[in-house]
Amino acid sequence: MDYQFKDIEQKWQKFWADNQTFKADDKTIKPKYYVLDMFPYPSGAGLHVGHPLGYIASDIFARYKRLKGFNVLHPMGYDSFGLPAEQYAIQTGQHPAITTEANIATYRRQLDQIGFSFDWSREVRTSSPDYYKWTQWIFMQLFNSWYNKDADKAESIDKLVKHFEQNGSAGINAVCDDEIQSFTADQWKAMSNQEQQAELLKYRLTYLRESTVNWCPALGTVLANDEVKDGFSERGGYPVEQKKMMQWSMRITAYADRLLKGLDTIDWPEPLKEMQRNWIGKSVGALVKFKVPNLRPTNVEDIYDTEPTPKVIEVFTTRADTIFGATFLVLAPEHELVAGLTTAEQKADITNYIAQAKKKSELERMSDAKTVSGAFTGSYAINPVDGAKVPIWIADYVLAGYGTGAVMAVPSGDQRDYLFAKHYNLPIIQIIDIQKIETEADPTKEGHYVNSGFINGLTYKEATAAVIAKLEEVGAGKAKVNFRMRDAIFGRQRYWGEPVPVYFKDELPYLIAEKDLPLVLPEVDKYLPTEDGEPPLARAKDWNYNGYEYELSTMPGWAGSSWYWFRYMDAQNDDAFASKEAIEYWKDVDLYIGGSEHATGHLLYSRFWNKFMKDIGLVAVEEPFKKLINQGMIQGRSNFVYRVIDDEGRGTNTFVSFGLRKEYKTSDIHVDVNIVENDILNINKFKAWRPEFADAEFILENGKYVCGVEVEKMSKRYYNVVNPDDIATRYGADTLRMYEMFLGPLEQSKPWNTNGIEGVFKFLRKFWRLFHNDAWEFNVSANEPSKAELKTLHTIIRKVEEDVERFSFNTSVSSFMIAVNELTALKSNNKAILNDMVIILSPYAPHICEELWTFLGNEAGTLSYTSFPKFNPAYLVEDEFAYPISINGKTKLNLNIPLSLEGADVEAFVLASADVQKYLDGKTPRKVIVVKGRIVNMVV
RNA sequence: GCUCAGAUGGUGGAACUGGUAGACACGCAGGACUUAAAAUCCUGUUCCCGUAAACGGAGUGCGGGUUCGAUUCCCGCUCUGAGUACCA
Repeated sequence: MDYQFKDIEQKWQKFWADNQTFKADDKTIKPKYYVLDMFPYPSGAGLHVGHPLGYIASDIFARYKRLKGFNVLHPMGYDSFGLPAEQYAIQTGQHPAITTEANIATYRRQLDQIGFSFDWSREVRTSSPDYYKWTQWIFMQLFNSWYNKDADKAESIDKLVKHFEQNGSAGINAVCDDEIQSFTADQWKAMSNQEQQAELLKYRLTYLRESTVNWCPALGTVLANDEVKDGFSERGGYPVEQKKMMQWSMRITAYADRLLKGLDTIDWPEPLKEMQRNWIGKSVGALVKFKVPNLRPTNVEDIYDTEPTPKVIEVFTTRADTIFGATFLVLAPEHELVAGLTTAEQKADITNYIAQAKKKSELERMSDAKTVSGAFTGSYAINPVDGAKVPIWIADYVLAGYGTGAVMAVPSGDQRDYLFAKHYNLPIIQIIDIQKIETEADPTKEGHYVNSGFINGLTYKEATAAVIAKLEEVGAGKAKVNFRMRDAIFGRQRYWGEPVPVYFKDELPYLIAEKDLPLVLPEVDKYLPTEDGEPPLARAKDWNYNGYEYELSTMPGWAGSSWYWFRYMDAQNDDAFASKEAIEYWKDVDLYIGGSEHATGHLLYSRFWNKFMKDIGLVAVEEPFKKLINQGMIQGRSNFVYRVIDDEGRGTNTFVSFGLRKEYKTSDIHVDVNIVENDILNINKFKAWRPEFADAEFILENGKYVCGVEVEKMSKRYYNVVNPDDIATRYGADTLRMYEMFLGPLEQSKPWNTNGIEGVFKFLRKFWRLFHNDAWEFNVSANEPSKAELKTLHTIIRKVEEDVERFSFNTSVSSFMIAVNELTALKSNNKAILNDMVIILSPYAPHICEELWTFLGNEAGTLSYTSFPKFNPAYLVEDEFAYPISINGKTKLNLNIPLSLEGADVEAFVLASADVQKYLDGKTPRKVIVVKGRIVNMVV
């Protein structure tokens, strides 16, 4: 029979499901290998052709590893809490669980049809109470922990309480809030329970505090920094504003240094690591205290007089060595000391400026970056190293959220300070001998210091050390490491997320009892905030904890995805998020494939939770994902038709082919890519596409209508969405799998283009034909394989091994084509050869291979766990090589030379050749380079 | 602006440590089979010169360099894509 992919694929998909072929074993002597895909959010649109790219690659790898004798864990699940289902619920009143369930069913159908070897018995859904019970449980562990800087790890909060009881707050070195109290053991014991709890909250790894958040009014919720792009929400593109709110946060900053260091231990793409490094934003520098003498006139009636004059302004700098060039200080307009620093004369200026800065949105402020603006407070500070009096300004180029919200401005070395100094006529002092500061700041670290007191003549390294030593000596500063990363906001004022397992008593949060988990999402009448602006959960009737009010916000999208790889290890466990044995056996993810868009969100939070869970002894290793590959984005490839515009500028019903469009006035119209093949428009389908095109006329070239092409995002509105279902129906899953790999390197982004898919389909048919005679009857021979057949086989064995190990799946597909072309040319139908070919190809095209595997007399279902053929280099040994002979680096001819000959003999052989002499034209080569088995080059 | 990745035929791409550039596939052209079409098969296909072959010349974004030899290494530049952006 000819290759009937439809029957074959349905048959084997059913077989795998019925027999649980890919169920991973938890008890085995085989080495483990964990292959993970980033699980999808099940959206209403279903999978498009870009989604499976990574899944296919990981599936090939998983199947390959099984053949190599590994016990492979290759699971799939759904990140099923999320905004779209909730937005849909708000519009339609339909419970998001119902929408989500339906979407998951679609995803499952689509995934099944591609023939993935997932172990579905381990499926997880983050929105299922069985799952989020453990997300809540992990939240509780974070709540019950604090970060001990001395031990450099998280520890139980009980241990901290014990310390407070015995020693008070002395000797505690914690990552905590700024405004912690100092107390003795007796003072601690004298505190009320409420006071103690309030104090402990400042240490917990998940904690409640008033913070400035990204508030998105349109979505009615708070967003994390990585969910905001250019002042708009990443999902939906709604404006985002800054707002102060009481919020749950995660003390991820405690792990900043470990998150940074850990990057050196994992095999991830360099750009991804770089993004995380930038996001963490470590900078090594110094805190410097500038004293402010009380210079303010006391006899002026001024509201600012009610503010005490601040004694000290603290700044953060990475260039302590430039302190002698600091000619003014700049504070963020929001800085808390501004009011106290402002003199009566400057009050109007300052109030004006602050009002102006407040009005500016985040976006305006960014686009305004080039404009210099600021205001003088009227006060002065004293430079701690030389006693110089420097003016204190405010300006919005200094951010309240970074460092101390204040900088010492060194205009000679910093371009922003330079522009500011020029604009307001402030002094600019050269501090390094080779510094060039006529037209712009020069941030050089080369040269020797001048105009710099006790560091004159020193180099950068010496000067930095000397300045910090001096600052420490006079108590005016110290070395300090600063991070750009902020603690992560961990709450959303939304319905469709994990409830936070917390209730409130006397305005303080307490965990619910562990036995009461999961805290199930209650029913509500509407999915909107209440009239007085409380989150949707406030609508739940009789929803309380023994009469106490629950936390009303839910967890953010990244909560459930920050630990899900552990759940796959032991997905059905009711007693733990995963058993000790399962965690000990599976440990971590060996290969993780997914998009780079999760660089500073999911991937960072996952590493954070993993480290925390390691600290408190829940998991075995420090990093969750040993090796990570980013698959490229599949972009859309849009097609266009060109409508002719008449003299009055109106669109006609005539369409001109791409090549002739310049001869007319035209407007281009997106046309559905599914009615275009190889850029040729199917005219009948076009007429049927939309009623207004039913009578369309065409100006053709060579009898065809050629469409224009452009690469854009894959999106419904460009009519360029290609659905895997259509491809699978038309060509089958095996062709889809191989074609997605054939498209190019996995990591590279590329437009989806079905132009080459026929070639892959033809290849599978050719492969099928190797096993059949001209009448399509199964026909293989049991003869001894020939030397040529063995050479083809072993070439492909080696090639596939090398390619899979380096994730170069596109080149293997080409190599399979070459192998099949060679075997076809050899008229080979050798059973032994074909049996091995089936195994090698099976990770890529599993259905066709399963079918042929049984044809060859093997037991159904054994293919997935058989052994990958062993490569034998003996079959590739040649006794001759066609040396390229080149003259001055240009190849002139090929010459067959025995490989037994060594350098000098090869040279003699070449020079003896009449063909070579013809090229030499009687001349004697000056030099002959022979690289054995590679090339001969003659210099004439 | 900064950081990173990339640029190879008409198209997707290959060339793994400096050693025959363009594998494999698409497309295109020609041919076979067919009443015809589809399917299938065969041949050709980097560009220039040429009816064709032989021969010759150019050629991996651009300009230089190292080398017997460079898509590969070094220096400078252009363009494209991604990330990030007053981070002191």
